[in-house]
Amino acid sequence: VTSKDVAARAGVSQSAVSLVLSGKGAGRVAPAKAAAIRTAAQELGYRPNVAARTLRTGATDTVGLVVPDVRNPFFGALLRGAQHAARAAGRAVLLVDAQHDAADATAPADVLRASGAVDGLLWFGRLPPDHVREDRIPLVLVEAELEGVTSVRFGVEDGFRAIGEHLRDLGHRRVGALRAKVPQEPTFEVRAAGLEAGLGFAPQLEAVAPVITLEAGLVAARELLDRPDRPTAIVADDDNLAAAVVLVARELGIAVPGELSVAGCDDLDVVRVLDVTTVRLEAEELGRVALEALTALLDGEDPPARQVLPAVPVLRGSTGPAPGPR
Amino acid sequence: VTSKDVAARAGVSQSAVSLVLSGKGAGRVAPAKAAAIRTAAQELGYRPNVAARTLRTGATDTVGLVVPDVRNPFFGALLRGAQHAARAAGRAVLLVDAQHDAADATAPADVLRASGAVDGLLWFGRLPPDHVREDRIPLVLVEAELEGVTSVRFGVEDGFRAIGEHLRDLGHRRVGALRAKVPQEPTFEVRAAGLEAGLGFAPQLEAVAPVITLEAGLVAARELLDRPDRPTAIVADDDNLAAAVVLVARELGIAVPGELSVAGCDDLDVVRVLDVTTVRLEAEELGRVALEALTALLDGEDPPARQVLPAVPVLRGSTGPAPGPR
DNA sequence: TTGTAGGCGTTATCAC
DNA sequence: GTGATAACGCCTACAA
Repeated sequence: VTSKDVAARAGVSQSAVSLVLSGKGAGRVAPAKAAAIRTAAQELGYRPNVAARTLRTGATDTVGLVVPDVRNPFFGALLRGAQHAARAAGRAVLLVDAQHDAADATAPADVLRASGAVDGLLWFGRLPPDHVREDRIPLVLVEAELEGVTSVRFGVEDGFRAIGEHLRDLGHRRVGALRAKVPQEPTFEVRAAGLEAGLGFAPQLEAVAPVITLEAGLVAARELLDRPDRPTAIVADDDNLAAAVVLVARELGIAVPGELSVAGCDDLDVVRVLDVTTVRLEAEELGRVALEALTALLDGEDPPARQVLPAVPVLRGSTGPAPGPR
Repeated sequence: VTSKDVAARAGVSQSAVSLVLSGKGAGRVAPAKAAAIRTAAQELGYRPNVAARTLRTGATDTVGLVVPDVRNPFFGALLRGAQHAARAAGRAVLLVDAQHDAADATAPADVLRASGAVDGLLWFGRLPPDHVREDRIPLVLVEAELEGVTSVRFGVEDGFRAIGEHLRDLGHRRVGALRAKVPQEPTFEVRAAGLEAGLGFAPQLEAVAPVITLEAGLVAARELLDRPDRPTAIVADDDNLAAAVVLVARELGIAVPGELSVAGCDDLDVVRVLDVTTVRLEAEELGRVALEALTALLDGEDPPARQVLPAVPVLRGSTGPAPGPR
C-alpha cells in the first residue's frame, strides 16, 4: 500500500497525500481534503516506505552504535540509555558488536559504511579507524577522545585517583594493577594514570586481561596472586576483572580485605553482590548524553565538543588497612 | 559517487556496472570491461546506495531484534550470538529495547513497522502484539511459542524439574518461588510448571518481581524471607533475582545453604561468583540458532518449526539439606 | 488551493 | 555481449 493508493481512495493527488502526512500541508491543503486523506491512510494501514523516503531525502533516521562487547553488562545499560534517547528523537538504532576480542574486529565497521545506511555514528571505546572519519559522517566518540571529534566520556581519572588515595591512606605500598589491555581503548590509559597519581607511585605488579570477562580475569588474577611477593591491594580496570580477583583470592585462601584489598570500576551487579569497592559509572546516562550529542550534530546544532561525566568512588568492604609485614 | 560515475570513468554503460558489481556479470560482460569497472569502482571508492537498492529490490538485508531489557546480561550474550550469525549471513541488526519495565512498552514495535525497515524480526520473550503478526513479516519467536510461528526456546521445564527434584531429595518441604511477573512472557509459566513437577508439590510461598533486576529482587526476596514461616528453599526465575535472595539472606543473618537453599536460572556471572545453584542457559547459542532460523525463513527455506535448546542444572554450594525443624 | 512532473540510485528487462 | 529504459515510492518545485 503506497501513497498512490491513499490518493486514489481519498480522491486527491499523490502529492497532497505526501504533504498532509508529512505535516507540511497546513494552510496548503483544504482541511476537508486533509481529513479525507488521513482517514484513507488509516483505513488502508498506509506506512511510508522507508527506502523511498531515504532515497529522496538522504536521511535514514537511523544511527549506528558500535560497541566493543555487548556481553559486558556495562554496555547493556549504555544501550538502554542510547536507545531511549534515540527513540525520543525519532530515530532507530543499528547495533554493531565490534567483538574486540575476535579476529575480525575491524570488519564490523564496514557494515555501516554502506553509504546511506545510517545518518550518524556513536563509536564506543576504541578509536575508530581512519576511514570512518574520512567518511565524514557525523560522529560522536564515547569513552575516547580525538582531536576535532565530539566526545563524551567519564572522568575516570578522578575516580581512579580517589581509589589510589584511599589505598595509600590505608597503608598499601605494594599494589597490583589488573589491566584490560584492549588495544586502542584510551580510557584504560587514563585509568592507569589516575591510579598512579592517587597512589603517589606506580603499581609494582601488573597483569593484563586480553578480554574483559570473568574468565580472562581469573587467569590474570592468578598471575598477580599466586606468588610469594603478591601485592596487598589490587585495582582492576573493570568490575568483571575485580570480581575475578575476589574469586581467586577465595580459591587461594587469601582473606579480603584482611590480606588483600580489591577495587574495580563500573559498579556492576557482580561487584555489588561481592561488596567490592569500585568507581561508579552511570552507563545509562552516558548512552543518553552521547546520543543527544549525536542528535544535536545531526540537527545541525553545536553540541559541546567534549563532555566529561562524573566517576565517583564507592567504598565498600573489599578495601581495608594494609596487612602488617608477614 | 554513484554507479553512473563509475560507468563514466570506466567508459561503459551504467547497467554494465550494476551487473558486474553485483556479481551477475559472469558470461555477460567481457572480462576486460569487467576488470575496468572494478578498478574504476575501487578508485572512486564507490559503494552502492542502500536506499536505492532497497527501493528497487525490496530487501533491506537488515533484521530487527526486539528484546525485553538490554540491561540484563542474559540479553547481552544473546545479542552477541545473534549479531555474529547476522554478520555471517551478511545482514545488519536493528536493535529495539522493548523496555518491558517502562510505560511505553508497546511503542517500540512501531519502530520496526515502518514498511521495509527490516526484512524479518526476531522477537524475544513476550508474545508479539497481533499487528506484528498481521504484518506477515517473517518472524522468529524466542523463548516463547505461538501456533504457526517459528520458534526457538530453552527446555526450561527440564531444568526447573531437575532443580525441584534436587530440592525435594534434599528434604525441602516448604519452598518459595521468586517469580518474574513479566506479562505475557510464557517462559515463566513453563518454569513454574517444571518446578512444581520436580518438587511434587506447588511452592507454598510466592513473591513477584515486576522487573528482572537486582533491585526488584531485593524487595521481593524480603517478602519471602522477612517472616516467621519463611521457606527453607527459594527458587528464582532468574539469576538476578536469585542473587538478590542471597543478599537479603545475608542481611537478615540467614545462613546459605544451612538455613536456606537458593537456586536461580541463566548461569550469569552474578550467581557464579556467589556460588549459587542455577540452570544454565546458553544465551549466545540461543541468539545464534534463532537468527539462523530467521535467515532460513528469509532465504525461503524451511527451518524447524520449534527448536528446544537444553537447559541443564548446575548444582553449586547454595543448595543443601533442609534444616531440621526450628 | 491543487495537480503535474522530475528525479533520488538501483536493478532488471529488453531490444539491439 | 551490450546499453538504453522503465520502474521502485517518495518528496518538492513549479505550473495551473
